[in-house]
Amino acid sequence: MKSEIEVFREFIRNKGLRKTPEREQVVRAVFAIHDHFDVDELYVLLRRQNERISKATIYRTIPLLLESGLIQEAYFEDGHLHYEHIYGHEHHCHLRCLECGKVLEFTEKIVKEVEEKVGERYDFLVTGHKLEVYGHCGKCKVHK
Amino acid sequence: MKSEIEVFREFIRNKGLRKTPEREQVVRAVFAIHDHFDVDELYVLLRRQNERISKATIYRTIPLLLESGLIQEAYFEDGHLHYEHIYGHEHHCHLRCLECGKVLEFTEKIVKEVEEKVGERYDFLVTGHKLEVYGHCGKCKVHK
DNA sequence: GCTACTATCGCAATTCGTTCTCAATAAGGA
DNA sequence: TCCTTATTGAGAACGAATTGCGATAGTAGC
Repeated sequence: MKSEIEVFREFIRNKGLRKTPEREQVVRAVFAIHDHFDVDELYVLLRRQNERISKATIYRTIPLLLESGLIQEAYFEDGHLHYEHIYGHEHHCHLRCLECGKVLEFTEKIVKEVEEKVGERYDFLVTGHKLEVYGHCGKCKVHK
Repeated sequence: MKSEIEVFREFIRNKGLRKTPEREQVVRAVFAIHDHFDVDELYVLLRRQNERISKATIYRTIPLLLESGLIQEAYFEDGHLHYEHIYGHEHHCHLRCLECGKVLEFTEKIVKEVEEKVGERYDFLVTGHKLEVYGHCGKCKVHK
């Protein structure tokens, strides 16, 4: 299996874009975080590593990572989007606690069937889905 | 079944808040739009009806509508959140075309089962879910 | 119904995430 | 190595959402 940086380089080349150290730094940071992340977290992480990268560059790189299939939008919260890297990971859904904000991941293959059924029903070529189940986690539901 | 405005008044009363014409105008506008909407659409709609209401008031009313269960966030797009009224409507999921942006609604009861399974597995008191399936609609997939 | 208290309003200013502008830089083909 | 031009950093600009504040108006108590 190709590494994420190889996938990214191939994507960049195929699009006729340029291979730059800044873009690759972002890719590495994205795959160094094994959790959901946002632009600011990437920025802080890169700055801590003494990389001299601007936020504008990170914002400009995000769409490339999305298009290349390395990351996806996870959810919108606190006024901005949160992402997660997906390359090399099994597809999963999110389970969110509405009280403490905790987000767990789970996998459920039935959803794949829903995709197929719905795609057929509405004549869609389905490429994916995003499922978020929410409620109150074990700890939080006690206080109710 | 209570009307949405009755549900809202009850909610307002129970919270010890005040019943104001501005808030009720927003509730009426929200249920006059039978589609997804955003704050600006509400504002334009109300202005067209010669209601003198400020955007700040709409923004301040949205959390009340969310908390009372009359509306929910539908999705984040074009730099801002889109909502939909849910009171009196069967729960549904969204099917989005990644090319033309069209959003269809569909219902699928299997998802209810996923909720239950996952809730049990992770000790969550599940209250709902949000499922978005995406891909290319009939019209758009032709050109590929 | 009148009064007093204060929640809510409109407006403007502010905050904050994201995009844009533009001059300087550097990638990569000739 | 040179040349073209994509990409960068820094800060200005933009737009959504929030907040501060003086004015307004619900509503509880008399």
